[in-house]
Amino acid sequence: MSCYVYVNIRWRHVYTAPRTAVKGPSGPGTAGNDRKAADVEVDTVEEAPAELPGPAAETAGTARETTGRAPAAPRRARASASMADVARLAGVSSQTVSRVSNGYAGVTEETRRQVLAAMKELGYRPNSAARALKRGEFRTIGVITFSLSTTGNVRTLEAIATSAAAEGYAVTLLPVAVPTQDEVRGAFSRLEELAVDAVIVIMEVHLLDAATIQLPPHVQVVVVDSDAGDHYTVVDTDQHGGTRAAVRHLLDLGHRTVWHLGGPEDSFAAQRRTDAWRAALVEAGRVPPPLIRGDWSADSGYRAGLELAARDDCTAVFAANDQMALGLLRALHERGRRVPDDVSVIGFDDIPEASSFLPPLTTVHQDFAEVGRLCVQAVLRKMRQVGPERGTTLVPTRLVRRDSTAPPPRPAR
Amino acid sequence: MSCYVYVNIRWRHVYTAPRTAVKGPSGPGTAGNDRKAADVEVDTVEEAPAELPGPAAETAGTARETTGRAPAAPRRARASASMADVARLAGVSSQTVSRVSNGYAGVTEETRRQVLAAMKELGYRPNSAARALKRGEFRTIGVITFSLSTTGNVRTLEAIATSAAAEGYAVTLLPVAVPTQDEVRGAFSRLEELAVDAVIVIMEVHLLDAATIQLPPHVQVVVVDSDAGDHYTVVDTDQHGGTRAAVRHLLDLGHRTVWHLGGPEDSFAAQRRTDAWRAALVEAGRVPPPLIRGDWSADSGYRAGLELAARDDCTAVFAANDQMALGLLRALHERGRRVPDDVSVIGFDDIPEASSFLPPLTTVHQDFAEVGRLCVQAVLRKMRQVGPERGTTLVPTRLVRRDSTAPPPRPAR
DNA sequence: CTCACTGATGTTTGCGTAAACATCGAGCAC
DNA sequence: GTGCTCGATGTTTACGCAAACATCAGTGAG
Repeated sequence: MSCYVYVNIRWRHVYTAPRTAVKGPSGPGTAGNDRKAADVEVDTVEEAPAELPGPAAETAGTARETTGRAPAAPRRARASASMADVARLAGVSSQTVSRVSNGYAGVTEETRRQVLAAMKELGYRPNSAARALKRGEFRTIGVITFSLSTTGNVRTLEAIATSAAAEGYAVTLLPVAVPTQDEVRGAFSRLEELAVDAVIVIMEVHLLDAATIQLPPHVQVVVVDSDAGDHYTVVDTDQHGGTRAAVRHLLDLGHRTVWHLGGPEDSFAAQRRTDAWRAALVEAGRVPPPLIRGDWSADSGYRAGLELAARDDCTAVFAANDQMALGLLRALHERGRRVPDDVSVIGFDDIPEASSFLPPLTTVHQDFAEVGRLCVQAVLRKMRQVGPERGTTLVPTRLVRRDSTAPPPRPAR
Repeated sequence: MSCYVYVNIRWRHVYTAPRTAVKGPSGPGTAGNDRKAADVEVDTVEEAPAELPGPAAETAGTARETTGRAPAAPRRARASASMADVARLAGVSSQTVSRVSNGYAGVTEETRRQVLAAMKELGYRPNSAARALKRGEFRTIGVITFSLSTTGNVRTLEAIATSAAAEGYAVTLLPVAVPTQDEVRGAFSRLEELAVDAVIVIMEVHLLDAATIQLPPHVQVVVVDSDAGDHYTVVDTDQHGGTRAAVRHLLDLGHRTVWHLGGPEDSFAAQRRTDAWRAALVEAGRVPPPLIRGDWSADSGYRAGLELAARDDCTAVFAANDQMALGLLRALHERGRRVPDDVSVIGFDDIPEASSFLPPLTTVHQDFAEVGRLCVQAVLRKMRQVGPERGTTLVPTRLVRRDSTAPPPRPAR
């Protein structure tokens, strides 16, 4: 085995008391310590490098070091104080500063006060990059989301940010402009070199499948709004239960059947609401009318509404979200179909404006705050390896009755 | 001057060809090189540490090091590969890996390919903490926002995230739950130890004043939605121009005056819309009616609407945002006041749903995407010190005419 | 009185990267 | 051929922090 001893001599400015002349290695046979160090102290007369290379240029960088012209004292141009600076000012070692900074025990109250005073004076702030490098974690959660255009995503994001903050984590946002495989892949690859410990994905998961493989190891993923519980940890609202409650509510009012204004085809949430709507009708022995699709927007709801207004047999509509319900209400109103007298309308989401629609909208309330909270909890649990690898957590929904639903115009046929 | 030479001997595993026996310092008088290094190469016979401490435990950590039982080869339990690992596999120095990783010139195509192959095989991802530590920047922008409940904030945030991503920056979100001094201060102090290079604040700035002092140095701030251009760099929409356009529009239709449903008192944006409303009326020689205040919510608009509906002399209302306009529409409708036949209503923001209100709402369009984009540009310019320290940038607004405004019921008196 | 122990504090080291500097050969002008 | 430049690559170091380890003065048991 060929090794060599590597002797490294360097200058070092002395600002503490002189040390012992020579320190030998702690013991040649010590296991677990591969390195031996020999410190040789030497007194030198400095060569006095002129000291006049233009005083202005010399002082330009930062406050002049009080230690003077020591050749090894690096005058760095940094602006913020480091632990070493604090330590110097407080007259302690940087390790003690670290201890104070991290609230470790074993520091005298007296020392602590001095260190804190020094920190304050220098405006010291721990460098999070160094901290992250040392600790191997960033205390940051990445959130990938396809646009912030839907209430649900925004509310969830907000709750995630709040919950994460409560746990001492920051949230980094990765917007995906267009929901294509490439875009998602792009977000993930940006993520790879991003400072995050875990990821929460608020998106339809079928865009995920091919993209996920590139995720860095040890970064945990939690997915919202998906049925991929087999492969990921998923948190979602109880779409099925909420839909069922909405349909049952309309049927209980006496409607013969319930039409459905569904969300876009590529949305899992929309898919599940549609499936649940159909199942609830079948379960009640009713015939599901043809599905009408929108794209979540109020405009698409309006267009669908124009269609539905033309049909006499349509007395109840379940819209997959409140925005579409809004458009629906406008179309029905324009066509002279009164809500709820002629047609009952029910939405999904319970956006804040829903209570101010004309008429105030009966809808299914989703607790996005809870979803966000659970996401953070799940992802932290996964990081700490105390949670299950996969599986779906459902957040209950709640039917909010307002004024857009009523019994059908004629007694149920 | 008292210095000492510091001799540091350590073991080092050799994986390259042996080097020259002794390298002297490059020259004692060299200016600008404070350090002298003496490398002494020594051949040693290894003590052969048994090699059988349980093979299973030995291999458990990670893939077995190909270099074998060298005592100085640290078998770390880390999971992700570092540059050194890539370098080892590719048979180059880590610096070359760095060059490839950062796309620097001066690397042979051949070498580059090898390095890239090694990166791929090991799944290498640059460690952003180390990178940030070395480079002194995080390539991250922090965004402090008071809740994501308003469309404007959300849209702006989204645009910020997108623009930042385009510039290679990530966005870290700092929600402030309650708009109190303490909360804001808290957000800032969390921010202090957060990995951000700059901050964009989307908030009323009078909550900022007392809090800002604690910001870490060299972190630039850009503020949205404020009139504090004297102290900060501010990006905002042209509240004044938009309001003026709205008021003029109503006056031009023949309304004698325009009522105003203002936003909350503590909002700068609300304040400016109110001021501009009043100014526009005065400029036109009209008497501003009493101000009615809401809190941005549709409910508050509804309550205000009930009041206004009772007044015969109210034929035109300028609501400070679309949500309040929505509530207003409902109140007017409930009280039998037709919009726009009896009362004209105009909003502010142009939220996506505004076109689906009953009737579709005439409103002032704000280009939040542009605001976000400009925020990022401004903050990056400030970081690069090529932008002005302070001042306000205004984004134009645009009146969107829909169906909620019309001439007053009687010819103007 | 000695020694093991304890608690406060200091010293060394390495995390992964990239800047600065060093080296080394090839090509080129003289 | 000599010296020089230039391009490719290697070596050393520092970034700021905190874990691991070292030191050192008291304290109390023996």
